[in-house]
Amino acid sequence: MSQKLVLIDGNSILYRAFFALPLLNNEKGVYTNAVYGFTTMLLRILEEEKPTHLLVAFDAGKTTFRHKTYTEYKGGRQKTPSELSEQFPLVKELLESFEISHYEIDQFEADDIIGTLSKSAKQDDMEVKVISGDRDLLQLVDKDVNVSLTKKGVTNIENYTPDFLEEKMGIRPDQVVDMKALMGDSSDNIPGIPGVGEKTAVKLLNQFGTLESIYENMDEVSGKKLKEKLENHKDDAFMSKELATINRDSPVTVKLTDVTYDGYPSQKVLGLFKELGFHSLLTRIDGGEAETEEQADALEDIDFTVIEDVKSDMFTGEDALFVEMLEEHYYYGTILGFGVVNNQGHYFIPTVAALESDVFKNWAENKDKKKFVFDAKRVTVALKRKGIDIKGLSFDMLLASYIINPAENHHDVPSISQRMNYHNLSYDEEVFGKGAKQKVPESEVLSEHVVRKANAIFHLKDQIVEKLKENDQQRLYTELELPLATVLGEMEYYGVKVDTNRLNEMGEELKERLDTLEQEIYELAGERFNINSPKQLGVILFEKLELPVIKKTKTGYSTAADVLEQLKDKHEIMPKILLYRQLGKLQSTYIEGLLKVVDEDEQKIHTRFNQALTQTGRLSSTEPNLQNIPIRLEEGRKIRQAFVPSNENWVIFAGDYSQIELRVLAHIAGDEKLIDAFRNNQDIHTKTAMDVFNVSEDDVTSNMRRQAKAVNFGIVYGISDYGLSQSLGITRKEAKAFIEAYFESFPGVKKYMDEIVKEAKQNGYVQTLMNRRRYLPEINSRNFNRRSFAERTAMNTPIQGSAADIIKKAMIDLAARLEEEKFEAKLLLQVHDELILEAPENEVEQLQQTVLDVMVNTVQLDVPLKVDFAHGTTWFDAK
DNA sequence: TTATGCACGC
DNA sequence: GACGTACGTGCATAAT
Repeated sequence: MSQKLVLIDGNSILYRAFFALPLLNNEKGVYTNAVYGFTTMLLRILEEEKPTHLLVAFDAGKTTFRHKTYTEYKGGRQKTPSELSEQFPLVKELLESFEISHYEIDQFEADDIIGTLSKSAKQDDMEVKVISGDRDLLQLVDKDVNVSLTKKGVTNIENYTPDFLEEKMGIRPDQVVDMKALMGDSSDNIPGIPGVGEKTAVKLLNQFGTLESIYENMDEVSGKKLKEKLENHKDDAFMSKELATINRDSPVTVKLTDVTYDGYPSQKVLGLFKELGFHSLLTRIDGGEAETEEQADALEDIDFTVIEDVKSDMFTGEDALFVEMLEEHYYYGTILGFGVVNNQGHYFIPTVAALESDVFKNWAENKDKKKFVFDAKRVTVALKRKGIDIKGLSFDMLLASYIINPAENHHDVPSISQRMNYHNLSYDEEVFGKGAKQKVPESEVLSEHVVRKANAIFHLKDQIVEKLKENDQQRLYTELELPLATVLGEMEYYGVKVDTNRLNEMGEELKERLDTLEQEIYELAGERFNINSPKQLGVILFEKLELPVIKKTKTGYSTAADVLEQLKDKHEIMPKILLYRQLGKLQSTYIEGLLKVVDEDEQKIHTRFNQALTQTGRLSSTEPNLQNIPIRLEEGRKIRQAFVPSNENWVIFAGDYSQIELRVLAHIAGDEKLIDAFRNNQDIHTKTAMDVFNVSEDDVTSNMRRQAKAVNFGIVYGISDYGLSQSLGITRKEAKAFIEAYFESFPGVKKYMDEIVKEAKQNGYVQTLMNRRRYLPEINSRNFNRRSFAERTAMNTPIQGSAADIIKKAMIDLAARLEEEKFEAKLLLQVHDELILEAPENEVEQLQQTVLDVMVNTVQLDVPLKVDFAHGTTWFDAK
């Protein structure tokens, strides 16, 4: 029987896997992406190659015998990221559970081990397969030794036979080292001959065969320049050849008989996979499938009581409560039931039994009875709808989970529990199904699931609070997010009054104008088409009308506004299309979109603020999004005329922070010039222009101010030089110069930016004023884009996030003051740096005092906070 | 149902 | 010099 030896280049594959896969970590927070990639590759090799002998070779240490030849060997290499180096012990553990040999020798590289063993295997008439990501190994290729290189990712591999290699590279396997001697290799810091690339090297080798032969026949080398280069770097070339040559006689002590392989112990491997969190790989192991299914079903039994008549002694005052709802929209949604768990028992209370019970209501409304819930705001609003004003919400699993890591995008009870290594419940998807198949299960299944969720909250609460303490985020949680949930809940429940007549009126007008435009566009295009389809529009503009193509998307021509803007003068149709787009957006999103969500009875809109979503700590708003109602263009701004007070003689009142992000920046960066500018109440964009362009205040042109404003915008939102160049319509180089001039003008800001990136690289996260965290796993990425993105995020998040913290605190303070001082005024909306309220006309003056006091004094920074006010009979008029 | 392009706000 | 560029939500289209 033929024997087959598979040799795996462990370092190479792990590196490949690490950079190819996103930086996953398992529930214990250990990074496993490289090990995961390695494992998928390994499983595939085992299935496809069925080796009789198997060994994984690793590099030993920092120095190798090659460093004696050339101390700079592999110089200039980035240090291995800690997220990767911590995975080496894991992969060795993995190999041990698979009972696969691994091996390394001091002073030698994995290549040399592989070279040596493949040589002895050949002598024993074995077939050899080498797996690596390193092209150097190709020198080993011959009729008995095939080398498979990873192409993209780790499981996608390409097998090199001598023929394939020749076809692909234009040289024979034994010329691979000569090739490298000529070309060099920047990743190993092998010099080669400067100016000789792949093309020249192949040409020379085809002509002369080997490096030696080139130098023996120098007369025949064509080209004076090339000859010169070869002569000047002869020593380098021969040294490079020596460095690139794999040592096939390394002092390998392991014998082929030591590396025989006849499979792995399934149970052991399965155990490790579970430990590592490789759930998707379980089915690829023999016996894995049955095991996991069994496991999935094997939730521990849970005894619970279905309550028909709520009694007060079932509550202890420290109860976990889970409210299950059918729809996501909890203002209109149906309550499916309540799960209650405390240290006395587990209960399911059917909706009717709870809502008709005074005992339940009394318990809910008693602030001294502590409730541990998931999504306090949802619970608040849903129960308010049923006439219950729940109090004493002392723990919210959703908010806590969001604070611990906002990057996690599954903040539901089962997912959070899984992450905390608590598995005694199913995923909602398993119970309710998904998509069109979604439905409420039979009542026993439902009630058990609801109780299990309450149970998970009850059991994990202390652990989660502990984690918050560990990260010094307890105040952020108890003093900011938790009380804010109540404030936001009241805002959502109260809603915003909408004048639907006004919306309909505007809709009529828009419809007429759109119809006219549509006809005109068809006329000019010479045919009817769907103007709303970027694909069809692209064909008309760039093929039929032959307008110049300025930008392409991955699917075709770009028809984005900035492109159309550039074509505005090229064809009569362009301004019409731009206007059609603008009006079409108003019609579909704002007129029709808003009308769809107005409550018929109240004529109010109840948006929902998502308090656990954004990576920076800002809120978001959905169904509808009331944080992006048009304001920039007059036409769109009129939509705001439809947002009106809910009582007669009331007004819409708005207070917005002026330049809050730049003020926060001045504070955290401690930049003296920026701080002075704000203390002196200077126009910050003019001030920036003065410093960046080095002119006096009187010489700042409106164009300079506009550019300075864009730079400030860039600083606040963390855009790149490319982003700035786009927004100003200048080259990237010019944009870069602007940014540099800015940093020169505000050295404190520059210093902050450098330090925060350094801090992020060290800690792996950045923080806001109130200790909100954002983890940046890609801050040390080798990929330029990913790294740059993480760096900009590091600079930007503390600014945006701190501003978010501040306005959140202001909202809590304001809600308290409005109540204390018995205002009738109500908070309606928050739009990142502004608060929208409605109030009786006669409260306006007093209200302005109070809102000013709260917003300006809610935190003390090294610069003053400034707030602007406006009010009017509609939101439009509050300007 | 899902992905893509586009546009609105801060 | 690569590469694709803040954070969100929602609409329409087109492919699945």
